Amino acid sequence: MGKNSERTEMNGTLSQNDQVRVRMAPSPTGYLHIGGARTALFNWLFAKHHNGKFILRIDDTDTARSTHESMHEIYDALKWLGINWNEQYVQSDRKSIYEGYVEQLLESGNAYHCYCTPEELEEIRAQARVDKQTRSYDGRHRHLTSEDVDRFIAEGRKPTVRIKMPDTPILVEDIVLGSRNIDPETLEDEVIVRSNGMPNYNLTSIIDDAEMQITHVIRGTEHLNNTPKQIAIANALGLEVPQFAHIPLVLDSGGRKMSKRHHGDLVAVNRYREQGYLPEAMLNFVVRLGWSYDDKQEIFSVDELIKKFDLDRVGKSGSVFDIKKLEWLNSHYINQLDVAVRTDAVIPFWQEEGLLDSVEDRDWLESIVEAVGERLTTFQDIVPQTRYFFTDEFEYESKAVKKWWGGSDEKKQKTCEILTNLQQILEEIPAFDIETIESVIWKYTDENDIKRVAAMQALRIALTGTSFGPSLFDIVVLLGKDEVLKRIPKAIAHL
RNA sequence: GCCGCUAUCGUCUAGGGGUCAGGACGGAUGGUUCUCAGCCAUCAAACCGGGGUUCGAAUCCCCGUAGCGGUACCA
Repeated sequence: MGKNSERTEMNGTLSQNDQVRVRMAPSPTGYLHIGGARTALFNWLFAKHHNGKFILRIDDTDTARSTHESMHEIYDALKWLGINWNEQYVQSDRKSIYEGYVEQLLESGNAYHCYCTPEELEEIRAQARVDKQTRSYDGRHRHLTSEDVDRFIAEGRKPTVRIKMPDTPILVEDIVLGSRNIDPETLEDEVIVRSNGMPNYNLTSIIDDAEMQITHVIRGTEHLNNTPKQIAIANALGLEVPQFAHIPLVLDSGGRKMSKRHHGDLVAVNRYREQGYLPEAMLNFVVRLGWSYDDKQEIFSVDELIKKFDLDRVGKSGSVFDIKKLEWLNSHYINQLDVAVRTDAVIPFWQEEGLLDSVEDRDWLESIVEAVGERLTTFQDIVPQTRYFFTDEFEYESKAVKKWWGGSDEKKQKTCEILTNLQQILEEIPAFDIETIESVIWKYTDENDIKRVAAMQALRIALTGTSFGPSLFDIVVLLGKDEVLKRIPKAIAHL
């Protein structure tokens, strides 16, 4: 009802026995980025929701920029996210298929060879701009005489193939954006085959969509302008046109499209994996960029998403990538994990940092993770949070020192006294467990009229170098008596 | 320049002729506490502008404005 009636109607044209087939068609020119992950997710969820198929198609017609390596990076990233595919194609394997269609287009007169050089084209573009024209290429090689052709060939020019754009309006129906007629005057004869013989995106994409019986093309709005061109090609070929759904862009905090080019690592899905983000968090975060369910739910499991996701609740405007929200979701999902799983996840980060080489003392490690509790935003956070458990080679944070150890000589004196007393108390303690330590320390502070926080923070800095972290009693026990009795004098000496 | 798309708190969004315009992230304040985080409570914060239509407009219609996307022998 209301706002989305148009869409649901169009969605309703899908008949019961038509199986949904969607695809994600990345070009392997780098890692999978956030926008790509969202496109993949929307497609995948749509397929799952409608019990259809999700197809991965590698659009590598740009041979100069495509790499095998990045193809595998994309596979890895999708697998990590848990987005699996039913079928897989690589366009470079399908060149002969496209050639057949090009032949057909040429024969039917819907396409023609264009011998313009890049320099000429450049000129045409510049001129069109000063003339305030919509189109730049004017179809000048639509009707070449054989003498013209011979001359160009003699000059050594290699032709491209261009599609003849129709002179009637093209109806573009979009499930998200609605329908509109595109004025043919705004369309120009696109290059569909390069002069090196490689077919172009607009050609291969729509051919494969038809060949693979794609029912819905769900992709970013940066492709909106390509849609009428692709429809024109499909029409010329008599191919069936899929339904389109253009989803809004993922933007940076300045409101610009997120891209590898401008944002580098920040948009790489793999980077988030490396930093200790959970795929569940990533999925949950990314799905809410442009899609919402109602006014109350923020946390969605994958199963819920499959159940609830549909195109009718996809918005039309771009969404800003807000890392704070991702962090919130990530800590939420980390906290759902039990200690053993969290420990497994965190061990590689300790190892990578050189803090840990063997995991013999598994119980101790789990106790550390337990003590850290809900303080992890990412698994990587384990390192700054727990470094001091593994080494006494840490700095005493200057800010903490200033605040809790003493900006003045007098305060230093006091801190020194407290630490000396604590050292003695802990040395003589009957049992080294949380309860005993707590009671002994509280007894000391209360009887000597020392603020608990002052004594605790002094000790905390002595043992960890920082003023924040897990319960100090946990830390003391986990460090062990020997280590604690070694670190206090060291701190006193530093004072 | 040209073509196109979009417009609700800082951000993600709900709502879509009558609502105190709701929620979440982030922010602020207070409480709990040995610190931090967490948790609890409280608070600030939005309908791009101008005209219509209407008893009534964030919502419908015009007109602006702004932002973004595309403008390749990239995808």
